[in-house]
Amino acid sequence: MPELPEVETIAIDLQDCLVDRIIQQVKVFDKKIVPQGMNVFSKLIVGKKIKHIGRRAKMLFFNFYDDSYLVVHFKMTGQLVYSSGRRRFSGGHPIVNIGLELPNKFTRVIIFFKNDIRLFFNDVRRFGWMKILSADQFAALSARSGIEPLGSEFTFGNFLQILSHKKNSPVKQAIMDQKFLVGVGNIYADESLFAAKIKPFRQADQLSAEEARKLYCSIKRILTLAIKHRGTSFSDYVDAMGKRGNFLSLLKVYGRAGKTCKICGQIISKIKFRGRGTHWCADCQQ
DNA sequence: ATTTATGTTTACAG
DNA sequence: CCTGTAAACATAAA
Repeated sequence: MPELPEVETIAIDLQDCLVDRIIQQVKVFDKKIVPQGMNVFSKLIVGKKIKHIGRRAKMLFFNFYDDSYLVVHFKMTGQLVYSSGRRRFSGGHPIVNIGLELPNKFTRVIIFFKNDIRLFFNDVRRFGWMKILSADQFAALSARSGIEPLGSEFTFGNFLQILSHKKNSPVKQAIMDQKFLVGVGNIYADESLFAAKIKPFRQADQLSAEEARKLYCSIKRILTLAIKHRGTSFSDYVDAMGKRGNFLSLLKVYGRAGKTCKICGQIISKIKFRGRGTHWCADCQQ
């Protein structure tokens, strides 16, 4: 679930709380999450002062004043919980029943700040990771990633180029390929294709110009709307400020197999396609 | 080069 | 008990 809108949301929230704060201490409970090793990681992170928190692709990054970076990838089940006294909020994967008990069995890393402010990285399946990168390493990582769909680089011309690069793939695979376009995962791929009224299985280079244009606009519109609603992962969580993101209720096809299409009443279809659940309306999508 | 399946890992539903 | 499924991505093989 942590796709672009979810990572963007937690980046915005953390930026408000943690900018100009200094990391006092770090505890790593699971070495797998920190591939650089606990000692190196700890040495590189402790004492760093946060200049800016942002997102690149589906990765969250903390840019420190010395220009190094903490980069966090949530993968499938990663979650960050900010905790300051009684105030808590989370981002990334929603883990129900964790409630107020922290740390818990899924807590892999804790980052400590002054005034009892802590950041818990929880991850059920342990695919996520945290790394400290130099400015150069971060730039290289960014260069290896595709175009940001909400950035100025994402022009219609560039989108057509992506479709032609991926010409023998189904269009769903084309828009999910992180080497070309970042941030779109399984949920927002299905939702964008529904919004554009295009079947996920269509060959990428077989879309008409009009269809490509519709898909291009739909991707941007859906992601922007999801950010506005603070992503899909937050339905179970209300933070201390009462903010409660809930894009879940706006999903039109994802997770709605067997239910009726909100547009035409047809039953929403679902099959496993290229290893992942794919949802669509057989009437609305051509 | 692109495209596809597989491995990573754990919890949960049925 | 078992089987299938889940939000991501690197990697290998075709």
